[in-house]
Amino acid sequence: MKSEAIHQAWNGAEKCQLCPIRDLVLFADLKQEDFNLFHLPIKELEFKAGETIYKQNDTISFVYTIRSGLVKLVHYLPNGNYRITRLLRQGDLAGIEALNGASYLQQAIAMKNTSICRIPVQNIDQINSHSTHLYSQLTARWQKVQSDADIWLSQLTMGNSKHRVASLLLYLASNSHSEGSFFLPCREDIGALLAITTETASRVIAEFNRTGFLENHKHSAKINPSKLNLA
Amino acid sequence: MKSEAIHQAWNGAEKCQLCPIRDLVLFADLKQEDFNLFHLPIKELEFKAGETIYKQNDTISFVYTIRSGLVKLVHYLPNGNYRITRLLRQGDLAGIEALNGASYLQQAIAMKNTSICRIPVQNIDQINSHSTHLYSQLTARWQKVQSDADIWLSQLTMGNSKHRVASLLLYLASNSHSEGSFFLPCREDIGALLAITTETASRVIAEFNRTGFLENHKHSAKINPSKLNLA
DNA sequence: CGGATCGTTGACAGGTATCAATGCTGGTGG
DNA sequence: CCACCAGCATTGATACCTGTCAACGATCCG
Repeated sequence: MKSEAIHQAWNGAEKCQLCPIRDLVLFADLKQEDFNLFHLPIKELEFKAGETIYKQNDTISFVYTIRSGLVKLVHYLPNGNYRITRLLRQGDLAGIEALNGASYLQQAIAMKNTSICRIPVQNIDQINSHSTHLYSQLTARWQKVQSDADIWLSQLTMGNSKHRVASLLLYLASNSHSEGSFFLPCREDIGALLAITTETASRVIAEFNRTGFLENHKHSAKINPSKLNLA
Repeated sequence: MKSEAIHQAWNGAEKCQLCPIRDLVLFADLKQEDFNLFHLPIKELEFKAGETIYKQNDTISFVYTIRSGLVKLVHYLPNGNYRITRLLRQGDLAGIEALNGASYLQQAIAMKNTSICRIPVQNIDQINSHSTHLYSQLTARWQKVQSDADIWLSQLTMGNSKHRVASLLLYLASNSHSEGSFFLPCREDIGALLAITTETASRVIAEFNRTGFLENHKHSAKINPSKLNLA
């Protein structure tokens, strides 16, 4: 839990403008003079699988851009139960609720090795009080939150367990960059994503492996959509 | 479906500033000069129970503020299934995804008689290109979308049907203005909200009525939280 | 070599979907 | 005014699915 290595830190312009994924991230539309408004340093951090980026109800000071990797947002209930309410990938923004001063709604945990940029909220506020250049990017991200939530509710929480797991696998595969291969979460996480038990998740995954719909070694997986049979 | 009576139309300042629920709505922070930027008329519309405010994938031109009543956002899937993904009440904003030019993600349907203000997106854009006065209100509403989605996923889609229905009733009651009495949706809507069948919803509601946790006449309901027994 | 963690599988009880029938209510037209 | 109909709520019977409890194998690591 302590290895969140700091790669580097900077104040904006000199690094962000050269960012290889800049067109994917929050600062895509910023001008030179906007970067000069940054007073607090932006830090690039590395998290290993299982490490926590921030906790639910933590005091808020940062917004996080995912540079690479995979992050789960976990919502804990007072009774000890929990759900994974969202997955974040490259270009996604974590802790966006920091922008109106509320505390974090979920705990953010890296599911595999993950690289992020930690951006002080004050830098964002600084820009927003001077220009509207962040407006469309922020709006786009808020909308993605809504659209993801919509997909989640309408596809990942209804139907039987085979439907749900199949939907999740298709979702994971649809966003994979690398040759159709994607990261397969552990059975407990699949359960927390789909509101089913670990055992049921395991049974369905095992069956998908037998029918050939899914092939996986450890957490690296591929699917053959034509072999999907939900009968 | 044709009775969406138009109460009145205006261009901003003269009416919005006198709005009795102004502190609840999007324009809470606007100044006199902001209202003067409105070029297109804002209209106050009335919808009866069951009438559609907008449809999924409609071309987008408006954002809607709920003045009173109750609205469900329905997400239809290609296979004909559907889910209710959110409920909107007084002060909530419908069609907020219009703000970045996407099409509506869901269909909005009034669940009971509902009064709304229809605001052209261009008016919002006009303000946003000149000032940051809308920023915090918009952010607050986007965050409410996220926070609602979170509650939905973590409480309304897990556990057995009694848990889910009880959670929904507590949610509905928690936001009622009038003496603990609230609007009880029809069984089919309860099912679409909780991802259970109409029959199961009916069975649970009937049982809650027998145990005294719930009392309802038609769609007007009250609950006695102390009589909740999930055994 | 243990020990811990994770995935798999089995048995069984309980919960839910499904199909079906019946009552209830409000509205319509004769 | 009443008969009828359509839509909604309720209830029953049954098959299927999933949660629960439990055992066991595989893998990794100290």
